[in-house]
Amino acid sequence: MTSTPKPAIARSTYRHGDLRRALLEAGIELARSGGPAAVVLREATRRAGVAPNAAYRHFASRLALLQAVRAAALSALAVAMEAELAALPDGLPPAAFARASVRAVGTGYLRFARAETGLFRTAFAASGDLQPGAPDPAKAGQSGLNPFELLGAALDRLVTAGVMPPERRPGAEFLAWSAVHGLAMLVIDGPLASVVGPQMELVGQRLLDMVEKGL
Amino acid sequence: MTSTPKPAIARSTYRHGDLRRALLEAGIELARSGGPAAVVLREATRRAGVAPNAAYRHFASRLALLQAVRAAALSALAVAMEAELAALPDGLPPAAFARASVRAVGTGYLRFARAETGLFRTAFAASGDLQPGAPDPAKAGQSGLNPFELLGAALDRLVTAGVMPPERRPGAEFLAWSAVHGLAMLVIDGPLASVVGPQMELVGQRLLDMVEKGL
DNA sequence: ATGCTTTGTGTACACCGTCCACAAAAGAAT
DNA sequence: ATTCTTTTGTGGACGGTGTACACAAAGCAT
Repeated sequence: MTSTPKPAIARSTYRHGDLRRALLEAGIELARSGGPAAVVLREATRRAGVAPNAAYRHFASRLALLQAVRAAALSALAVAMEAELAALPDGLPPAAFARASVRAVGTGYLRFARAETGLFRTAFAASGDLQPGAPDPAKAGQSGLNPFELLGAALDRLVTAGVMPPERRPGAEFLAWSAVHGLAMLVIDGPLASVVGPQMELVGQRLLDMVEKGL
Repeated sequence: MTSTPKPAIARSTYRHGDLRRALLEAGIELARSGGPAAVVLREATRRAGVAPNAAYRHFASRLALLQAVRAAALSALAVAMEAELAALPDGLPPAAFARASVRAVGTGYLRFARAETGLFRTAFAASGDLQPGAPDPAKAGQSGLNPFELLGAALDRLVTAGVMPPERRPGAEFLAWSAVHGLAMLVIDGPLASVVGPQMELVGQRLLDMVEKGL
């Protein structure tokens, strides 16, 4: 797997010009095809055509780069969820629309996990922050909402549409998220890969049924 | 964090005597306090008081050691679940007992995840096998069942007690497992650590409510 | 032109997994 | 008992990693 030397067009200027972005993009590429462990400082600098230590002018450590990649992965996930939401048919009655929104969010999550396994694994590799602190646009999609917030918005719609009693709303995102996240993890690099993998779409929908009914 | 040199009582004999076990136990200890990434071949040999390469007489690679540690972690998880099952009150009516069994399995899972975070993370670190192939006693608890099988047995009880219609049974473990596993992952090293962590027990029970209702 | 600040380079260190050749011990065969 | 064979541990080496430190090159402000 050491096949792509990626000479990274030799630069003539001493300054790179946009090293930070170059490193980040190399990192994203590495994460995409190898998960969090594959985002390696030296390889990123190699791809950027720069000495290993140059990275330290832009990221305090490998971990800092990883975090930046994580933010990008989260953002990509948000975009995938938004795409699923945007594909919803127009003119649904509020209750049906609310329910469909929650499903769309979950479906987007699961599809992203399968389509972009490396990025997904990276997004949720240890030492996480997402909910707390500033909303941080680096983690958000086009709507400016991060995945967690997108789910929250969908659940809010459930309440305003009268589908979910308001007293159940607080904390509901933890439950829904857990279910979907768990399936994604187990299928992605867990024990269920071979068992559920092929029928992912079906099991996913059944899981969402469970969430909808049990929430 | 290079604090515990662990001189590992100098051995007088040339042969170690039980290196494989020693390495495995060192590996488990490392995993317990540091997750999968912390199980490092050289450190394990150091703790066993042996040269790094000695490990290769017992494990083909670091990954092989990791897999053995994983099996042990899975087994420990199974034991935790069995303990929760054993604590169930006696003489419950079948339906209630079946329901309580499923809850006990889930609760054991969640408690283990919180109490033995490192082992839990290790148990479910990439490249997984569990369901397929031979039952493999290395991954089982005292009952001889691995975590997945324990859940399956509990769900079976749900069916025989008439609580769950038989046609819903196939694949139900995937749904239940996903929910519980997702919560565990998100709380352990995911974004929900600080938010849900403190109220884990409560959120966990609520999650199990959802599963029970939605299954 | 001068100096200051930023950014990239070079060298070096410790640590890792793993390969190879070798040594020591234990067991089997004589 | 002696020899042979197999197992198990040792020593040294290689390439990989993250990162610290000193230095050089370029840009910018004075």
